[in-house]
Amino acid sequence: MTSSKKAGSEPRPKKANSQRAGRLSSGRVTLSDVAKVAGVSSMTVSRAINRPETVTEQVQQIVKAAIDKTGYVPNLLAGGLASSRTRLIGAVVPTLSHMLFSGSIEAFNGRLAEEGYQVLLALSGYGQAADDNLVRTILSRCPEGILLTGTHHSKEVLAQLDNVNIPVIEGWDLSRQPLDMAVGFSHDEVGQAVARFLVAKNHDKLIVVGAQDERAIMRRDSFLRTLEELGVDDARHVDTPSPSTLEMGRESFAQLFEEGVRRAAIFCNSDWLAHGVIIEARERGLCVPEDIAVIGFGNLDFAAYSSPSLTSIHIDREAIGLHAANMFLKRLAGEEVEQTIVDVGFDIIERQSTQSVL
Amino acid sequence: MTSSKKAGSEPRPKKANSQRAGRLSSGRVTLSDVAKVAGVSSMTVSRAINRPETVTEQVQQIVKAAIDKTGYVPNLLAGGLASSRTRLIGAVVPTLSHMLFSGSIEAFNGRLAEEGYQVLLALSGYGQAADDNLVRTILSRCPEGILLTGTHHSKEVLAQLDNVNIPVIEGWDLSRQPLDMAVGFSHDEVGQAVARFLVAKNHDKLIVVGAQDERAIMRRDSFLRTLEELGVDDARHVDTPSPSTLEMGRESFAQLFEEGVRRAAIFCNSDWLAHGVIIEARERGLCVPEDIAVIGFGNLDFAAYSSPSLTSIHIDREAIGLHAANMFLKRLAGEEVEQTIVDVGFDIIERQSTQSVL
DNA sequence: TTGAAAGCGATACCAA
DNA sequence: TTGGTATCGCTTTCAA
Repeated sequence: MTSSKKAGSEPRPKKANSQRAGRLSSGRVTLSDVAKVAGVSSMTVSRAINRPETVTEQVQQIVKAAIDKTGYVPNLLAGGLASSRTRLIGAVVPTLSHMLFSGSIEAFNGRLAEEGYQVLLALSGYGQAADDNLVRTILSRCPEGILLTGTHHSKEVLAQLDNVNIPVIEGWDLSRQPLDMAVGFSHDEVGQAVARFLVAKNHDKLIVVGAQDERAIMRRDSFLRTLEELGVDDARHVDTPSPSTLEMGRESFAQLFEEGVRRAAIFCNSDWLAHGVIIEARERGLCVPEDIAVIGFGNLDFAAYSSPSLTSIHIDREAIGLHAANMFLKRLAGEEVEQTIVDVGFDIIERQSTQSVL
Repeated sequence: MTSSKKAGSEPRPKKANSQRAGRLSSGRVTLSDVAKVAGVSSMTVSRAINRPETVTEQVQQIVKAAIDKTGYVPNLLAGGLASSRTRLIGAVVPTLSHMLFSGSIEAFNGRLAEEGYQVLLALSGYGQAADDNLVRTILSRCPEGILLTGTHHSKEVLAQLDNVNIPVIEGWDLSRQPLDMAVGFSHDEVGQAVARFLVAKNHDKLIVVGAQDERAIMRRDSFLRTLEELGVDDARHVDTPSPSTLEMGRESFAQLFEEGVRRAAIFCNSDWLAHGVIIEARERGLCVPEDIAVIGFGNLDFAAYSSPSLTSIHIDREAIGLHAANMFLKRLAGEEVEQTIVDVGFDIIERQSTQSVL
């Protein structure tokens, strides 16, 4: 006990062993433990840690020594509670199994970590039902900002976000006016671009294959709509279950084949599906891309090498994470974010080679 | 206002503006706001939320209504601070860009989420220098458990872990006696198994290609050691920079080719490298697997389809995440964990087909 | 079953 | 520059 307060002359001040009354403290070394060792007040230790320039050089040394000696690890729960600066940023993504997300998140995390922030992740797994709870759960940790996937949110989520009043970024999707800030690309534009691309190539029959997730549907619909506008009226689509797998691609093409499809250009809403389609088409004795032209979507970079006959849509996933991080950082530093909507665009990468190298 | 409780006849309780004295509170709805609306004490609200069975049915209803009305989101910083139950589990992994990790983490997160826990991730990016700080940063959030990658930790990390006294799981690696619990597989055994496998196939020349990360090195060394034991003394290795890419695989084989290699069995310490080697070998006019046999490592499932001539090592990554989660849950529930070291093993998957389907 | 009081470990604010 | 004090929002403890 610090003897600084000998208040009261009673041999046993009744609150002397105040510890007993409460619970056992967690046992961890606390700020005041360090303070005791250093022989200063806990406020001074706090300052020495957070704003070293506000204390004497000498105090810095003493405190540093005390910290090393005690093995002190700050308790950010307490710090965050007291200061409302949690240095935590929440992020909700469907999955980590797609490079599009894991790549962005990794860049996002990296940039934020440089500035002392941590990312708290929640995986929504494509079902939008659970989204409300995920956001709730994230918000209950008092993040200073939150990154969401997509631009479609339930009323509950909107209300919750409104309540906490922190910066929000909607990522990977630019299809609607954002709540606050956004970084991504337009799925509509992807659909349009692919439609134009394929029409320009004079393909006979156009088909889109894809899963039922929100953004895949946007691409599909925009694709079909654009085709109609371009005068193609026999385009069709095949819907597959989520998540998209190579196996699903095979099945989809098998089905098309059974239905008599022998020549077509197929827009696959995921690279996995695309590979499945290619494999199945070849197994059925068709030539890719001569008979069946395939265009994929995503960032399965390996695709570029393994299947030169696949044209694919490439997204700069790192840019998404980096932009998002920087937008948060600017905002949290109190600066104006000059560009609140960042379109990272996409590229249609066409392989020239008609031969698989594998 | 629900008029259900007109309790108290005072028109204006005198402590109405008690707020003024302190700082501005965060503005968020708090437990006592809900309590006021519900006309009960905040303790009762707390109970209604955390242990509904301890309050009247009627109180439950009233509180629930008040929560909905106010849009209350609990503050887990405060809750965690008060109770030491943060419902947070930390995890340190090198990257999310490898399915081995992202797959495990996804399963880990999923299982823990079911039980109301959240995962706080830290990415170490293969450099072990930063590890100390990552662990510190995680621990500063007071997680109830922590999942680490590998079994090699700095003195500082060990000291920190020792201080906090929470369950620790070392994942993806079983090479040493764990600090506490472990789940993964033995990289040593992988190296041995591959060595035996290739020797049994009577390959002329054996080469291992791989990056310099800790576990890749373990596999490499164990591979070479085992070969020696089996009497193969002209095995060699090529080291590549991290992270392993397909491009690195190509370069590695190009180098080997320049050096005159025309027939060999190559153990690639990552599937990406393996694919690069295969591609380069074919570009150079060699046959895979007749001239150059390749065996990979990892979970690039796509490999199975795209390159039937690749034999690969498969890890059940989901099992790792699931086991880890369940071990934590058991432990946190106060139960005994009967098996503190879980070996999920690995499979050597050999492709029969000698023909690429692509 | 419910409520009042005392922390949890840190920071903001104001005095010294 | 340093220290004391009052919170931050919640839960534990204990009494009613």
